[in-house]
Amino acid sequence: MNLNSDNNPLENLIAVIESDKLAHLSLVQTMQSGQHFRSKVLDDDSIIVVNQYGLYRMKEDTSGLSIYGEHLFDYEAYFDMNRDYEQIQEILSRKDPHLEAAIIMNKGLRILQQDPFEMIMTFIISQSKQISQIKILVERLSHLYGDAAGAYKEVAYHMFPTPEQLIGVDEVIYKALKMGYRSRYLEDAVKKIVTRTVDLAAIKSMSYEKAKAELMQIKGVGEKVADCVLLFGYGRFEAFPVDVWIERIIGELYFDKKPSKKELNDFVDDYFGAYKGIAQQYLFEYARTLALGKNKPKN
DNA sequence: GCCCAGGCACTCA
DNA sequence: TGAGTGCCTGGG
Repeated sequence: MNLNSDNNPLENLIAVIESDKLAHLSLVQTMQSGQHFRSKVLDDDSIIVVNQYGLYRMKEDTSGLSIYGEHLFDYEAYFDMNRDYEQIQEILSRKDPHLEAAIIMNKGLRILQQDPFEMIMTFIISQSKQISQIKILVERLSHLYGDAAGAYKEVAYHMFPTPEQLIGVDEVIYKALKMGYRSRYLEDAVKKIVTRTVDLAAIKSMSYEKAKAELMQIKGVGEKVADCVLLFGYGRFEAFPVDVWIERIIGELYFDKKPSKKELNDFVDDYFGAYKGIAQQYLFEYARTLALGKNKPKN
């Protein structure tokens, strides 16, 4: 492996997204939201990203967003650039001042289109974990079982492993890797996906309800994880992942009391409509920034 | 030492 | 349908 930065592919400019296209695309806002765990900010503010296509270095400045790497990849698909975020933001902003403020603060936040298998494993791992810990565990799994993706500044990076690469990994091994009680879930996920008990390709053409039920056949995949997979792995904006934070925020902003599960779901369907998924991300980041929902409701 | 973290499975009413 | 509890592990 060539660690000489002069010849390093991550010094090789492969694409520039012009600044006039960046009104609704911020690399930092997108990469640092909780949909993505495989990027690293360097001292010069460029960001190393490992995604389903390979290893890249990206940097945003006044001239635009520059992408460095060995091969060009479909960054338009990855950054969801064919969706009209401006229109979505306009529609959602009109709903209420909270949502409007949330959007102003996160104007460049987009939903990345990532690999479904990676999303399944990552969000199983994420249960009761903080982002920093999720990153460490995902990194560990990739280093041990994924293909080498390259190196930069003497740090090696690896692709997220494929289901086939994880076939022999059982619960005992996952436990040794500190995956805790999620270990049997991870083993079950790989088994069901390799045997097509859960068909990841077929999910693309299923209805939202059917796709969700398909994913929830995997042990350890409940409503929240399934919705994250559908949103970040399949671009399904009907998915609205409800975690403890979102539950508290929605309760705080739109209800006087803690809503029941049904009340919350009915409200979300009705209020955010077809853009539930992205609305969830705006609200989540908004609440995280303002530390809303920090106090647990007393019911 | 204790509590909690961006859930889920399981049990019980 | 909802409330309660255990589960691995690491950090504050």
